[in-house]
Amino acid sequence: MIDIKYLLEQPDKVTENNTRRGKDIDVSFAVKHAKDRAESLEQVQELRTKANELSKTVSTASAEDRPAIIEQGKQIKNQIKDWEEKLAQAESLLSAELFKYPNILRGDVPTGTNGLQNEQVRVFGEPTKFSFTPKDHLELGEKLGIIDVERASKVSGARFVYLKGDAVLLEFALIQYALSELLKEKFIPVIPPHLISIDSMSSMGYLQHGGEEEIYHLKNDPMVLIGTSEQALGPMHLNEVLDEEQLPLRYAGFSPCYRREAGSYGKDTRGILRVHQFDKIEMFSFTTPERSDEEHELLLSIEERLMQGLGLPYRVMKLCSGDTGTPSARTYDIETWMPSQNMYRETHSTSNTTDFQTRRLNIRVRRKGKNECAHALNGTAFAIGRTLIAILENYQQEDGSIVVPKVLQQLIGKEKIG
RNA sequence: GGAGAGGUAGCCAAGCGGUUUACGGCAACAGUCUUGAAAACUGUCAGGGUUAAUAGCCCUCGCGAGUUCGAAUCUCGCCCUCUCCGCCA
Repeated sequence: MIDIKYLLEQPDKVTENNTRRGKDIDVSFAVKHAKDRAESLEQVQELRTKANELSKTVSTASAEDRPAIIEQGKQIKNQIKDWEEKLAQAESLLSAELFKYPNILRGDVPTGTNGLQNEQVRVFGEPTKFSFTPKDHLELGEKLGIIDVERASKVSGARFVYLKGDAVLLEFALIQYALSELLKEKFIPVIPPHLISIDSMSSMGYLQHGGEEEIYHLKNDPMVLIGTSEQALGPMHLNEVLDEEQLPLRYAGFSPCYRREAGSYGKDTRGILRVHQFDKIEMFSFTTPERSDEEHELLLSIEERLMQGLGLPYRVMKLCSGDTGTPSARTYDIETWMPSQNMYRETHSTSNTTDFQTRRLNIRVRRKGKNECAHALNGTAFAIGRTLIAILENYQQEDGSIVVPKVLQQLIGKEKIG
């Protein structure tokens, strides 16, 4: 949620921001509701002052005066009730209106309407060249007996997978590799709950903006399955005031990610690029407002370091205004070369959500004058499934075997799979 | 799942319809004293809102409704924690 004060002070800036994101929102509604709210609030407060003063006189008043005072108190009470109703109404209208507002973009985010206008920041390596016709990850994985989607569809349905044998060893090696790098940067490893309350999910803003469809709900409990560990890491510090000295506070969350993938029928149906469940190591940071951009660059640099360590070719994209997600003020994606598709595909994403999530979560930084909202950032360390695809396809040999990236060789105890 | 106890500020803890602006203690911070430290003493010591304001005023005693002129205190609902029983890795 954006700052109401900012909206009232700079309505034009907010409109401009919405327009850049392709959202046509008339700010005058929110401004009006905000003003109504302020007026009702003032009335309620004044009446309460009166009521408080009056009720103090009751106990010392004489027996004759008392009934009149009590009668007067009753009247004020009714007036308060009326104004409180108006206040509640203005507040609910205002917050419903503000839910539509995306985060305020950082100044350096390029303007654009869709992914085609994303800005290429840099490229690492070159698309892998083969002296033979490369196979895709599914064909490779099935032949090696490490990816089984056929049986998974029998057991669970489409978009599920059994990872077996060396694929599992690869996953654990990737986790180990990522954690060892993240520990150097003072990340605290966390295994969060995979089920969180609907309230928590809502507080992270994932149930708004049509996000509801993407999430698995439970039938008998008011809980949902997380789509990323970020959803469980954010609410960890709900309603807390963080000391400035403990910032940046960095978590490395490891969890499965459950996604319904509604609306993506017929898209990326082959293999394990888009599945309902995959494991991921996610970076999540809380910082002071003035340090969040620096932190964002750090998260990106860690992602790149991890990929460079694996020797996979990738490019870094800065998403344009129209492609940046609602809670984000700036997002970088890392797209990794996928030989079977002859193109770069998203494997990592890192966002500075500034105070958009922390405002609703009420997570603040203790400051001398006034405490203010902390900033929150997230970034992918490894989405295991897609990283496996990239390794299998880029490191495949003509005979269908896979050379293991150097940094993982010792961790899985072999130089070659198959 | 069954039975009981309890949630008050960073922590402990009193209050159980109206001088409570939430007693008191610990911790923390600042100061006095001291060569320095400890001790002692003095002061500061929850958030949020409103505001030019660190002035006033309003709200918050787990959360939400209600009763009352007035609720931490009474009523109802919900959440959470602890103990015992059952089940269980």
